[in-house]
Amino acid sequence: MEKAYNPQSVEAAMYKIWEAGGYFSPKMDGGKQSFSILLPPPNANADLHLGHAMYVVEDIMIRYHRMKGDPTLWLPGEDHAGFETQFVYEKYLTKEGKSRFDFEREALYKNIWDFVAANRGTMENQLRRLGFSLDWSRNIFTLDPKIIAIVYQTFKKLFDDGLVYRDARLVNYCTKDGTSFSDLEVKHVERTDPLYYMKYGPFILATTRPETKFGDTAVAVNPKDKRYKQWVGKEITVEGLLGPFKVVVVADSAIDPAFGTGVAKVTPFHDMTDFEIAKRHNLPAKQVIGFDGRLTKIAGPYAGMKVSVAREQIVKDMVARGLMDHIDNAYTHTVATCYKCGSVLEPLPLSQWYIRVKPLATQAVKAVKAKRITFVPKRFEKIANQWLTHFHDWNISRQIVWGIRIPAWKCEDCSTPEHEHWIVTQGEIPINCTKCGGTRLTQDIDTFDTWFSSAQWPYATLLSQSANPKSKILNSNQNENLKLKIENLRTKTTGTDFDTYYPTSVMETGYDILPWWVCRMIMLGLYVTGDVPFRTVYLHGLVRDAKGQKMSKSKGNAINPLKMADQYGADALRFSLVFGTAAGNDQSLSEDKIRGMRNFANKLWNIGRFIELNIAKQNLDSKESLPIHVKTLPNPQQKMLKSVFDLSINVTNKMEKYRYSDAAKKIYDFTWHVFADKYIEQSKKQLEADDTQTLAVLIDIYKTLLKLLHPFMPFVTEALYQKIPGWDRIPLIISSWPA
RNA sequence: GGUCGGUUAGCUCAGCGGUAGAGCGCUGCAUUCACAUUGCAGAUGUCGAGGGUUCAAAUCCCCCACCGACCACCA
Repeated sequence: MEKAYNPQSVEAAMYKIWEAGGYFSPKMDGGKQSFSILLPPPNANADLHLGHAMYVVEDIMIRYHRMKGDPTLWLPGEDHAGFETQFVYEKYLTKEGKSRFDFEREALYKNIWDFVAANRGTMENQLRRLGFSLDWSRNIFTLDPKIIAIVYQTFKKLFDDGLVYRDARLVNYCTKDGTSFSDLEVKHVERTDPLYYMKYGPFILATTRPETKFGDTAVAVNPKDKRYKQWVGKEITVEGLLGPFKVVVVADSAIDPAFGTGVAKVTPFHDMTDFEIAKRHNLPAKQVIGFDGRLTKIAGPYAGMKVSVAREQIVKDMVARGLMDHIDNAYTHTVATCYKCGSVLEPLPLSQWYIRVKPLATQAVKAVKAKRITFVPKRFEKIANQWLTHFHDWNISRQIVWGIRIPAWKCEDCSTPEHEHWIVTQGEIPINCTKCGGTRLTQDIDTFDTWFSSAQWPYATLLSQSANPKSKILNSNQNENLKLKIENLRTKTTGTDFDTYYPTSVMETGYDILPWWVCRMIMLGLYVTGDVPFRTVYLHGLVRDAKGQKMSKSKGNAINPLKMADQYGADALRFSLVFGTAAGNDQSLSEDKIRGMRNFANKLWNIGRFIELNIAKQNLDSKESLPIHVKTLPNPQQKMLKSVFDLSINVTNKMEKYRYSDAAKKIYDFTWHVFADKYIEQSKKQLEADDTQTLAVLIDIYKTLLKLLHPFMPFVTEALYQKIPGWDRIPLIISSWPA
């Protein structure tokens, strides 16, 4: 053995042994409860970052259960990451001097497909590099036809059950990225902007958006506001830049009398509140801002101007015309921006598909309250409940091509502007309209929000492994009032992953995607299968730099997990991520810490080397195991064996309670400061006298420690285990857990 | 405006009802002995402030302060 542990020389070889041996695939054992985790599918197109390295927690759970002999499945997947990936691709196009509008839909889709395909393998190999014992034989892509088929079925079922509807309302639209978003993708940022007090007929009113004035169709005051009582219901004439126009005054409780002058202009198509007011009072609406972010024809001479430019010009002109009363330049408010590109989002009127969340969320809340799902740490149960009770209806339409196209067709024959007739299928192209029999059907050009398919990941992936996924989905009529009974749902089909592994045991991911992903999986999982998608939710925190700052490429403080693995070994990186960190809490990671854990791996290595040297010294067969004669063992050795046993029990308890930091610390401390520093030192005398029993005990303890440590540091422990005398050719990865 | 975290050794953090812990750093000593990616010895904290519950509180409750995160249709 080399004097110092060199991870580079063993890690790749160990992974090859595991993968070639098929140890990542579950070993069935009828008597045992299965254990399963789905890897939160990383973006197929992107490199792994430290956030992904946190999935080491999953590998720890998986390796632990595998060693315990449970049928253990860790299922890998890759995410097409719809908008995220299209965004990256468009950036690439921009560099090439092109834009997405230079391509037909099919060509663009194919280009992105190839773009992603070119990068896919990278991510897989990075997961291997970190030692993740994923069952690659089951690896699945979110755009796999089998997944798409299930996503379609779910959509159809939701539609048939009245839980999906199409509605024209204001959406959060990014005019730069050219798509709408759900409420979750909206990032509210605080800003200081001018608040314009403009003259408005008999009133003065405050607005931040004078450029939308051309779309005003009313003026609103609070019904309790005495100052304006006499105006309610009356029509007023307002002087505008395009000449005088008339609007009505309405009373609506959405208006805060204390804000500005207590009078607000109502612009139904460009403000969420105004849209609601307009609905309540049956007001007309006019679109002043187009989907390109420029003013429409309605704006007369300002048409074609970008919003920001138009605002500046309009303010100038209003001031010149004496239409502006005064301007407050220090008004602080929050603005809705695009989480991705940072542009201000425009509320714009658009027809989209929505999921009626309430009935689904109600079931989810019930399941959580009934403890059918446990949260680690506990506090996230409350947060999940808050989300589930506050979700708005979910806009799942995206105006992009990279994703699963929505299987809905509009009948051009019987649709009217007021009432569109849509035909939803499970993917097959309809021939006739279900209502009028017409044949002029056009498919919706939008794709699903990535999260709509991600939300189905647990049952979609597991059903994909079975012969006939269709049979597993509830029929709509089986599902009245969403009162689901698990017993009725599962048609037992032996040998399918769904039957064996659903519900999965643990969902482990970052707490930052609790609402986006975890909550939605619970809702759709319950809806489609009648059972929760997982029994336990374990959430980890963000990894920050040594000073607690968020890591980012631009700041230059990002630690590259692969680089760290190359430099110090994947084991050292893995151990660093769990050592001294609590579930759900953000952590700081420094290279110093990783170095410290590398030193521990080296310590472990050198204990092995010490044993090897003593085997050689005593001229023993390094293949044969050394029996221990417990009864004749001196007291200190008996005691030591007992304390190792206690350690195993202790560590097992911690593992069962998801206390990985505690477990890691216990083994670390025992191995280094009890076993190496004290016990081995004390044994040296007997070893000098070639006492074989002493050596046998040493080896026995060492073996146990390697086992306990294996889930955390799989590479070095496996390499060492295979060097120990008496190695029975069963690799450590599938050897039995010591307690 | 709402919700949730955090505040413990120089730094980064565990612990969360029973005499203050780890990693890194620091100080001194050792060293051809498995390991300098080492060993031995050591220093360092009224566990953010105040109040309460308890035989006992860093740990539970209340209140305050300061950081941080997330949410939210104040035009």
